[in-house]
Amino acid sequence: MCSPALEAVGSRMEKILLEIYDSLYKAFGPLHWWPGETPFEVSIGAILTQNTAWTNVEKAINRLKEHNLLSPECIRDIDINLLGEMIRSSGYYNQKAKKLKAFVDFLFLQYEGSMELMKETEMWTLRHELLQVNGIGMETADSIILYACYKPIFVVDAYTRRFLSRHKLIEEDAGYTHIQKLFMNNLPSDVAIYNEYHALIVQLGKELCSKTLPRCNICPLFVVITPFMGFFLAETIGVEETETEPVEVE
DNA sequence: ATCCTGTAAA
DNA sequence: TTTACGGGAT
Repeated sequence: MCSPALEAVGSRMEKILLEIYDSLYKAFGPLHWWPGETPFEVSIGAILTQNTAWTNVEKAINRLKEHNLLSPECIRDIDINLLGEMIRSSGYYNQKAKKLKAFVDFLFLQYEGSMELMKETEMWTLRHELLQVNGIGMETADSIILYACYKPIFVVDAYTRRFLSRHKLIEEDAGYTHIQKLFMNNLPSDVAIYNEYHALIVQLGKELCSKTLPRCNICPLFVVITPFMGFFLAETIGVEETETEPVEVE
């Protein structure tokens, strides 16, 4: 941001993003995501939860725990088909067994199987490395960096794109990196805030800003983004957008 | 654009 | 009986 105009846009966006955060926090927070779990367990969870409900991931993780398999060494050494059986409940179990193997192989190759050692790597360098691992895309890499390594990177997901798009803060087809920059360029670089913000967005997406039948009537963001309310109402409630007539809500 | 796949809510 | 899920690879 160098011109005064862009700077003004940036500061306004900062205000909006903080306002959204406050509203979501008052409604849902604090969510304390991944509390009391080891960085390794968080990483495994980040892979297993790909396009899968978290409740199904918990079962898989508990199963690994019960069998004392939740360590880099055990995941590395276990038969891949048996591993698949252990994590069956998380879906895509054959692919995910392969992905878990790929992750621990990387962990041993680069960091002697130590998450602590991995954590010492600079954030963007680590991200670049993780993206080379088969089965780890941008969202999973960022989840590991934020929730397992406690580094200030913002996690973007389908919920994030959906609610921002509905509020006309991004284009519907905005890319991952664009959305990530929107947050990271307009918010303080703070692990605790990025942690809670993403968790709050997920909660919003699941409970209210759902794919079909979003419950806008009870949404904490209903009154937040005033300049965009016209678009917001038009798209989510199905009212025709007009130039002159203000939209009426009961 | 399709495939990978179990689970639970709608 | 569908729908959606804390995606990624091909």
